[in-house]
Amino acid sequence: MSDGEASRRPTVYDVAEAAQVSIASVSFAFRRPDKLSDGTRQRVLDAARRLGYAPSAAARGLARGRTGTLGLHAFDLLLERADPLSETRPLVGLQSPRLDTDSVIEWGETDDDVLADPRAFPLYVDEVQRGFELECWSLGRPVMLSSGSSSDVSVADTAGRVDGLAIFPSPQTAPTLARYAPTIPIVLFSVAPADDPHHRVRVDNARGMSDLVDHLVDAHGVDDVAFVGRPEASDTVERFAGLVAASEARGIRSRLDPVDATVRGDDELVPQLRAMIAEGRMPRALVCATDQHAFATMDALAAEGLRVPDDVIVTGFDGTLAARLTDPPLTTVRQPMEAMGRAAARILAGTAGAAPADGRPFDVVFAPRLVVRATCGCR
Amino acid sequence: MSDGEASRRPTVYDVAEAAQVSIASVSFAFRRPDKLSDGTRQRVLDAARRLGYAPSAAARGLARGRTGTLGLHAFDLLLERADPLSETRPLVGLQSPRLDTDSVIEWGETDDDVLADPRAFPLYVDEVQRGFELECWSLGRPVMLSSGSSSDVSVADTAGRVDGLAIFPSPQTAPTLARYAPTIPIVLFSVAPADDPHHRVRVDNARGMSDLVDHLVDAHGVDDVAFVGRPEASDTVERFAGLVAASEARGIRSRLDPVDATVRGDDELVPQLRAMIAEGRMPRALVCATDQHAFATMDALAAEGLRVPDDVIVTGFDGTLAARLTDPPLTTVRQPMEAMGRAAARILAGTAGAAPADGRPFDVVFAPRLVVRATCGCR
DNA sequence: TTGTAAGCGTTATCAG
DNA sequence: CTGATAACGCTTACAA
Repeated sequence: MSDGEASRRPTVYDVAEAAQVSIASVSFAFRRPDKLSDGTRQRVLDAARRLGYAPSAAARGLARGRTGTLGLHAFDLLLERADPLSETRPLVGLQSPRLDTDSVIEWGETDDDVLADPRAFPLYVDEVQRGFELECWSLGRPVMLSSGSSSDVSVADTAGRVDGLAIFPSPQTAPTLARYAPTIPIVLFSVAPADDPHHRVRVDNARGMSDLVDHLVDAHGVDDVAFVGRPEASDTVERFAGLVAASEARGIRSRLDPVDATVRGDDELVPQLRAMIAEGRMPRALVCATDQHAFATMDALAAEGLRVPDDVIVTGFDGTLAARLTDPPLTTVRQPMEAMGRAAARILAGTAGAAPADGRPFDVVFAPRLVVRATCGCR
Repeated sequence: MSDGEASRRPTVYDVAEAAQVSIASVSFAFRRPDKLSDGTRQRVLDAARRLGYAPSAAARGLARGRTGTLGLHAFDLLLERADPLSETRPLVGLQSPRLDTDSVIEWGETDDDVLADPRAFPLYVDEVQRGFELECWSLGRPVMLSSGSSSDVSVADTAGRVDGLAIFPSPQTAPTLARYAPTIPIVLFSVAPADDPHHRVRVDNARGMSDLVDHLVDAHGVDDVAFVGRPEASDTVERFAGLVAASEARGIRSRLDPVDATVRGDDELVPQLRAMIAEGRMPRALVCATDQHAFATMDALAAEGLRVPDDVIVTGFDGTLAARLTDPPLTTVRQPMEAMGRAAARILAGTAGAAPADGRPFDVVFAPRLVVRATCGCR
């Protein structure tokens, strides 16, 4: 416990010396207890405990060639969340109260009031991440979380730390990833199939849109819809296409030009909606690409004095927790996020069963589910 | 890309050979770009890119003596959450839909309906964890997440993988931890101060209880309270003591025997409450140890036909998201969870400023905040 | 500016 | 059953 002495992490050598055995025996005591006599094993274990020995994962990883951990990497997305206010309201160091003091840190120094916004957490990715974590833990594997911008350095870093990597991709992700394909197994969330070696876990967006349109038409007599969101990520593209296809199938009108509401910079949303109102182009229903888009849309509509659902119907996609908390509560299409996260973990851990035909990657598709609340006009 | 060939992860040696340089140059190309001529560096980087080279974190960790990652470990708690239904309703393999098929996985196979319960996620720990993650990412450090039972093997394992470890302790954690103290810095969440070398991040429970009691007395004329929860974790102990002290200070009656509702097995709660009703011992307010306890209490009260807040006032502690979703919404005391997670990360990363006097560990205490909703009788 | 070589702490293969 | 000893892939003096 004295200062200069104990600071170095004890190694097999230290334990071996303390227990009067070879380093091999120390290793065996932990990894192959059966190959050691009871006495020796006990001696080693005691010494280890006494010294506070924790095997170095780095060394083990090196020797074994595998780290034992599974990784989850998120591009952009999470980083943006890390600073949800950067554009809206710059934080003047609020998020970093001084810690090197003896006094209690007052509430006002913590930002909690702004940061605890349910629209910011938990998001779609958070619920998927949770499923991933839970599955990993039940498999006894630690999880490595990382996040980074589109620059690939952080993925490479993470790729070097794990035995398999699940990824929430950004639209530009593909090229970066191709590189690590042969190296470790990779699971992509919510990316349309393509001719690459990555596994996929995704949701049937077309079906979700179809179910949604059916409800709008059958229950509310909707005959005119518009899509809110920019079709750039493959998820969003599929949803837009799905809406158009479903509208066509039901013989209702749908706009071919989506209302382009980027979630982050939704400042353009109000002008766009205002123009639609002025020009009499406002449809009966605004079908949003994600719940986040729906929140922004509802805010914008409120700013224009339009009531939901009386004047305009609004729907979301994802089924996040925050969708239950809007006023009125949001009708949306929910993805089975925890199950998706678990699926990714099982694929990477090799507990997902036999891979599909002839070594092709997994492409696991989940059915989404329509969650009817109040913004469509129900109740 | 051919199968047998590319499966091994490329190493410095492979890159060195491909780029016609020494392994040292490969390393320098990434770590000390300035020490290399532009030409060589470019050649190395190209080769690395071509081969899909990702430096092995294990090897780097070994060579450098630090892994660069920060860890977060949860005892019990999270494992229990991993299987929230194990006692209530055994899952017959539902949580593991077959993945090795070509067909879409239907909703009914995913468990989502039960697993998406906001009372199960996000919990207190999840919000703290998120703060930890966000801070780590903004510091450019990956996060290692692990979970385990009280058996110490998993902590030891995690301790060997990280440069610093934050821990949600279980009541029996202390002895296990003492061992790793000299090895890596450790932050304990929500643990009362003691004479050990660990850092602490916690909330001022006494103040939270005091604020709560003040409100109950001043706004609702409450003169009689009881505590629901088992005072075993130091957090709960402090809250119970805080309630008793605050009641005394305000001159109101408080029971010295807490209603013992374990969150997991809350089956005893109904009988206990029933007995209190029968014997006329039901107080005006039930002050619960955590939000989770409050949920269980509200359920139990409803089962007995008692109305909240008219017949009994109920309050929680933590301020989780789920507390906004009860009917009526729960009055509770919120902890600044994200800020707490961030604080832990900064302490471990060494960006928390100078440690307190003479090398003693950090003991960061946050002020909680009373969140008044409807279960206390407001509105 | 580039190359050589010595660790880093395990695991695993052989001998004894 | 136990002990030497050679990898494992990288970083980093130190040489060239």
